[in-house]
Formats: sequence, C-alpha cells, structure tokens
Amino acid sequence: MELSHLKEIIPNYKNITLKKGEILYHEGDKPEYVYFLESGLVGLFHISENGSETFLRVFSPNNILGHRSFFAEENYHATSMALCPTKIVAISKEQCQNTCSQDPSFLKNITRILAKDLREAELRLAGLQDKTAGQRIAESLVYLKLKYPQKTWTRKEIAEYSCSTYETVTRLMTKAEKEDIIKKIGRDFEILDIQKLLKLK
Amino acid sequence: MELSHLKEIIPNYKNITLKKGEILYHEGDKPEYVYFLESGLVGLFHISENGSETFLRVFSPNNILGHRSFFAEENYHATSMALCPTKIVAISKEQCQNTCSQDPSFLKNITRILAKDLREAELRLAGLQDKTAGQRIAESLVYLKLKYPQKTWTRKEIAEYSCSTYETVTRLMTKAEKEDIIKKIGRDFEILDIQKLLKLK
DNA sequence: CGATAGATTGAGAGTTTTCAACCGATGTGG
DNA sequence: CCACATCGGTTGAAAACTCTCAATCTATCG
Repeated sequence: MELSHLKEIIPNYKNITLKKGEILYHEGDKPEYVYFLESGLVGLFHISENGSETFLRVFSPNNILGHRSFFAEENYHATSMALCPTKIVAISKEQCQNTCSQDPSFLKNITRILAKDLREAELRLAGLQDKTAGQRIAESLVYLKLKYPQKTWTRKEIAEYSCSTYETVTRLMTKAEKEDIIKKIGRDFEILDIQKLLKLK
Repeated sequence: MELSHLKEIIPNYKNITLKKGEILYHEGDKPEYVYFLESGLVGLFHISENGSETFLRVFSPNNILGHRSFFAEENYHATSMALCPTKIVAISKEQCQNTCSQDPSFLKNITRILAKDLREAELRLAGLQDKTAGQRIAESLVYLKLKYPQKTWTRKEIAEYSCSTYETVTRLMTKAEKEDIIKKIGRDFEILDIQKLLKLK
C-alpha cells in the first residue's frame, strides 16, 4: 500500500523516534493515533500472563500501524515495539477520520490490508494444527529473512513468530546448516536453498 | 452489524438454500459473490493436505461472508460449509462495489468486522502458545455454546475450533461433567458454571 | 429395530518443551 | 585496542502434554 503521500495530505502530524526495544503502545492502551512507519522496523507482540510472547506482525517502511484497533474501535490487543531505530509519524484519530471521508481509496486500502492480514493470521492458526514445529520455523526463516533481510533476527524472535521455542529454532538451524541449506554468519544467517529449507524434515 | 436492510438497497440478488454439510464455496475458488446469511449457520474451515481441519469462523443470521476474499482481492483461503439448513443471499461483486460507493457506512462496517476478526484470529494464535488444550477447549465450549446455543456442536467441531482432537474434547467434557460444571444431554450439553469451566485444570 | 454417525475410554507413542549448563559473539569503557 | 560484561546461542537429557490408535459403547434416525 502506498501511503507515502500521507504527510502531504495530512495538515499536521507528530514525529516519533524510537530506539530498538522501545514501545510505541502497550496492549490495553486506548488508541489516540494511527501511525505511519517512515523508517526502521516494528514488531507487534502479544504477551500472555505466564510471560510467553507471540510475534504477530512486522511493520516496515510505508506500513500503517495501530489501524486495527482504530477501525475496530477497540483498545490495542497487542504491544508494538521497535525492532531497530525507527521513525514514525503519528496522525490523530480525527485526522484519520477526515482522510477516510475525503479520500475513499484510503479506507479501501486499509480494508484490503486488514483482509490480507486476516488471511495470514488464520492460515498461521491452521498451520499450528497441521505443521510440525520444524516446518513452521523453516517458513518463518524464509518469511522473515527474505522480506526483511537487513535485520539480524534473533532465535527468540524467530521462535515467537513460528510459535515455538528458541532452543527448537537453534536445533533446526543447526540441522539446516549441516545440510548446507543455510549458513550462519555470526548471529545472523543466510538462506542458501529456499526449496530445501521448506522441505526440511 | 446490521445488514438486514441489504435486500432493500440491492436491486437484484440470488437466493441460495443449503442443507447441512453442503458447501457454499471451496478454498481456492475465485470469489464471484459476497454472501449474506439470512438463516441457519455456516462454518469456515481450513483443510490441510494431510486432512486436518481447522474451524476458523462461524457465521450466523445477519452476518456477511465471503467479504474477506472480496476486499483482499484474493481467492478464498478456506471453505464455507453449512452447519445446519441455511438460507443465504448472494450479491454480485459489482453490486457490492456499488453499495460501497453509495453507502459509505457499508464499507466502514465491513472494515470494522475485519478488524475485529483479525484481533480474534491473532488472539487465538497467541492462545495456542500460552494455553493448554484443556483451556482452549473450555473457552471454545463457552464461545460456541453461549453464542450459538441452538446448535448441537459435535466433539469434532469443538476440537477443530479449539485446535485439538475430539478425544481430548471428550475427556475434558467428561471431567467437567464429573465436577458438575457441564451437563451432557444426549450428544448435546449445557454449561452449568461458566467461571468454573474457564478455570478447569 | 437395525444401521450409522458420533462419543467414550484406555494405553502407548512421539514431538516439543523445559531445565540446565556451557559456549560464543558483540560492543563498550577504561 | 583489549578486557570484560552481557546478551544471545548451543547442546543434552528428561519431562510433559497431547495425540494417535484401537476397541467399545451410545444416540439418533430412517
């Protein structure tokens, strides 16, 4: 979705700069703004009572965030955290409201994003039923590394994205390296053969 | 969402009658219509290669369905099946398009539905990480039976909704009955104590 | 009343997680 | 620029939770 013209059509907006690990909003907070990511990377996480974290979505430049809660008219159901130094533009709810009225394609774009994200979430849900931890981890490696290659993903982040544990991620990665499917580079890694990775048992 | 006025604002529509178990659309099909449920109950299921099924969503009277794929401009990612005799109104994509343009609240309503469903899907995803099978089953019993009390849910349906197996559902229900938390009535059941059910270990 | 779909129960198996100990990389301050 | 502290990664062994498989039983319906 091309939202890069947003700054031009919105009269006044707020700039936010986040360091790695800083929180944009917490689960349960009441939405006051809709955000637009200019540079960096943000992760959306759900943190349960017993402390287990689930990595729900990744936001990269030109992505909108905070929109789900705004359009559902609900408080945030998860916590947004910068995964690296990040610059964000905050637009007030009223401004977002106005943009919706003035630019019909704006709302339609957001509807499409929500519809696609719903598909993804539901397929991940189904994947937890019918895929092994190894398969989910392999798919997560492909998704995260190919879509966001600049980021050195930690085993923990990969685990939380694939709904597994960092030990299991480590084990799968060690196995994949032994079969020349990936190559570890320091704490980072590189995918050598996507097809083999996705078929790894 | 109140969509019951849809028949009045849409000039021509198609009526569909489904028997229990009949399919409205299959995963992979290209959307030609957006549907509106008049009476009955429809389930949305994802069926994986190895045959495991995941019960994603329930649609009841006045619900719209098929909208996710339409607004994402994607083929269906799951299969819709009638859970009991059901009457549906089909609206062509063009008519849906027109309604969006003419009635701004229509699109906004759908956006809200998608946003709420995304929350639900993501929280279920997180729940698979941090809740036991028993907890998920208990929550599914509460959700399905309280929201759709008229339907006799099978153990299999409950299992697919909670991402578990019908044997595990049976075991939990037997346990819950021994503790006077639910009461089995033939193949159906009744919840006697919601709070206890949700806390059942 | 028989046939069939659905439910129950038990036992065993298997995948993942959990716990624990140790190793290695990275980055910062002296 | 080195030393060290810290964060992240690796590996092994044991435990646990569910699932799978199998046999049996019970509702429901024609």
